Amino acid sequence: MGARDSTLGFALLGLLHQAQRSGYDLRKAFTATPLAHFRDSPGAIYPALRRLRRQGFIEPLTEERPSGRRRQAFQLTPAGRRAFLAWLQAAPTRDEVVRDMDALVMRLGFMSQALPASAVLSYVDALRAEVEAYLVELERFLATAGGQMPLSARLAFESGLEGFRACAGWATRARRRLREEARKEGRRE
Amino acid sequence: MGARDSTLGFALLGLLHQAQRSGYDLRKAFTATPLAHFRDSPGAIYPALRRLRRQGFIEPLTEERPSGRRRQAFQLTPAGRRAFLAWLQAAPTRDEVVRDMDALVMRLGFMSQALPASAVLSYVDALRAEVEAYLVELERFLATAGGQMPLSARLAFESGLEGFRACAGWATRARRRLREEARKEGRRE
DNA sequence: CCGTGCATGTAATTCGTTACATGATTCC
DNA sequence: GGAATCATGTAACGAATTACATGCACGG
Repeated sequence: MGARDSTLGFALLGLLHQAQRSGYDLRKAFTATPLAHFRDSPGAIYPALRRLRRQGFIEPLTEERPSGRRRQAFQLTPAGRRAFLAWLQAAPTRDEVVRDMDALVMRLGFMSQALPASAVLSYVDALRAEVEAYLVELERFLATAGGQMPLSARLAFESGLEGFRACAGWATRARRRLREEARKEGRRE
Repeated sequence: MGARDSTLGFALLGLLHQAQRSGYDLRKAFTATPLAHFRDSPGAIYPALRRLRRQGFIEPLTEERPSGRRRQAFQLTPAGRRAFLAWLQAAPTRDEVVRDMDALVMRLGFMSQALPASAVLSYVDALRAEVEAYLVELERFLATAGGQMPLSARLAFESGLEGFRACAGWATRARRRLREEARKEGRRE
């Protein structure tokens, strides 16, 4: 349990890792950032919070608010922090590269708030390796089957290819920046 | 009704538009092509086929198979063909660009099998326009909020940016090829 | 006659979406 | 006192996933 949480669940853990927040705060956070394409619907967030609470990953923060307005804030429990860290540290798999790249990118997004640059670096590296391996497979497919594909199908396929190529290029550049950052961090300690 | 079909439903319509197929055939089609990242699970496909049938978009093809093996093939009804074409011809929206690019690409993939290159061209053009508009928004966000973002968050954001940039570049190249193809088609008639 | 592949499905569970419901509070 | 916004939820529904269930047929 915990490993099979929904992406939304981990996104909530990530945000609550930064600071205690209420359901309403979390909704606003999703609306404000263009990155995570979650709906800010209460019908998703409140049930997800209840699930996390049932799993023992978050706990309500009994707040005394002298001035009226009802508000239920949550914070991570130690178990929640552990689950979040385990999720962050999991190596990206081929399967995730193929059908859940968004979640991989989101994971990266939360990473420096909890792990050192060296860990981020190895994550990006692993991601790049998986992407490049998949690229090889895609290119092989195009070489064998590309000839018979109708034009728009080939274009669609190529758009996917280009996306993964861009990802590989980005990862290479990101790696350089992270290596530098990791060096700085190393010196600081 | 029909507009709110799941992506899987349209994928099935697209495959059945090419030829009559059974559920098993459709599953194999998903396993064989790396593009569409659908699971080939029977638990998704058979219920989806039933839904399409209930909507009147497909109909079973009573096949007399002299040699034993049970097999239920389906073909599109006129209503199904209409729904498929309507889906293909819908202009890509901002919302789809943000949170359902995969479906947009899949739509393109099916396009030449049913529409002339000129229609594909205007679709790709509309897609490019939406993507570029969204890029502007993303760049503005990075310019204002990028400074305070932790490193990995900025990297994650940039990976998204690069993906959309790659898409815009791809669309520009695709457009050239489609224009040429449309000219050829125009001459042929 | 036994395993592999063909071929179709169901059940339990989980999750997200839309739409609706509710009420308090702050600002004008 | 009325509108906007804070703030939390529920209900109905659609859809996907995993895992299970079933049975035939063909090759060796």
